[in-house]
Amino acid sequence: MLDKNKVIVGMSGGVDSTVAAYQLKKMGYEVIGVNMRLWQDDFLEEEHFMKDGGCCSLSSVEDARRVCEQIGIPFYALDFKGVFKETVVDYFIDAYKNGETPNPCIACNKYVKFEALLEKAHQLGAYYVATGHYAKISYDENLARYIVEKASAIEKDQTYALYNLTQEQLQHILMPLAEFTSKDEVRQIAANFDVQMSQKSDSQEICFVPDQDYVGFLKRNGNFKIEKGDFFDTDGNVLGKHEGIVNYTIGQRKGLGITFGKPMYVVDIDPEYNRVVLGENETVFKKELWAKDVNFIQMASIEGPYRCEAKIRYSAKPAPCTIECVDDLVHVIFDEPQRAVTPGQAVVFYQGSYLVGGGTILRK
RNA sequence: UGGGGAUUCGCCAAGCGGUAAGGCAACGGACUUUGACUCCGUCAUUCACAGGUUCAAAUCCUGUAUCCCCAG
Repeated sequence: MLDKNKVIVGMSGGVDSTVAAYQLKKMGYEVIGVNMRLWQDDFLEEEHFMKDGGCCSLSSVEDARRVCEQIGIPFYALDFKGVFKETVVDYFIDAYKNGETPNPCIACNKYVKFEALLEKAHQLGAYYVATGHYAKISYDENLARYIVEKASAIEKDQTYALYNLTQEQLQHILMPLAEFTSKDEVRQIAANFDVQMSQKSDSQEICFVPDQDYVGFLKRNGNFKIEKGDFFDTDGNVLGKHEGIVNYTIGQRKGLGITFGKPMYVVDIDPEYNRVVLGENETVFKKELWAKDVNFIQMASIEGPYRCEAKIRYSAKPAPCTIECVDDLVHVIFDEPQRAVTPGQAVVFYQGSYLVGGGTILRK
């Protein structure tokens, strides 16, 4: 029998998850803090892993332990390295191997935070798992579904990385930061009981690649050869040599190591022939895309053409579009061409502030 | 080894006697819970080299070196 008053909070040791735990405790929940051990890279200095962060931070166990003590809740450090490697790291490596650009945060949310950790919560008798994500989850009586809405702190909104969650998962998730209107407000609360923590900076890198060098990470952990190949223009002419497709993502300009007198961008990555196609800015816009592994939040599925907005990357403005399911894929046609539609990244659908669903962008 | 033309930042390129534009790249920073994009900033005391003429030369003159084209 799960206790609806009991909640497991995933705590990175950062500001957000700390305040999330604090708020829940204040609301009267029985709160247990859990720090997930996700990854260990002997190659990197420990200090790299000491930084704070949002949902993805590995941060330090010690910070998490300390604040739990201050808040007055039990704390456990649990090992999730196995599931993290299988569902996040391996996926991350495979995506690059296939010429795609992965979004590990989305995979981590789906499989680790809201699956593995949720299971653990249930084992401990807790009905809920909570995180420091910025998003609103609620139950809609009319739809008879759990729905997700953008956070009040709109500039920190993380719904983009949550489109993948199932009804079953949403039913058991609490996100106490939903109603805060800014990160500053969250920091203020943290400052009440831990000033040092409240000033930690936001994380912005891939949590298991804190030195930013994801190519180095792939070399150490990837188990495949990164082979040099040719740059092509959009007409099929060879322009020069590239350092291996994993070094590039659609829309990229910097680091091509080649100059044309005009800015040039990556337009396409062809893993089969190990090619990277370059073009001018105008060539990197696309009006439509196909996505797989589609999940809908607001409804079980959609029938026929459906008008909504879509984001093709975390920090994009939602763009008006028409979507339609075809078999198990979704076809997205934008009103205006979008820049750098990137295979492997998520396309996420919205109706105003509500999260409709999303999927993984395909190459063709 | 006859004739003609070139040689300015890693790349392209302005300048044509008055005290080195710009673009690309690179680097640094801002932004960013993925990868990117974007934005801001920094980037030739020096113009292939050596002399000379001028108050003053990358700009004119004389050699030297290298490259390209046309002739052999």
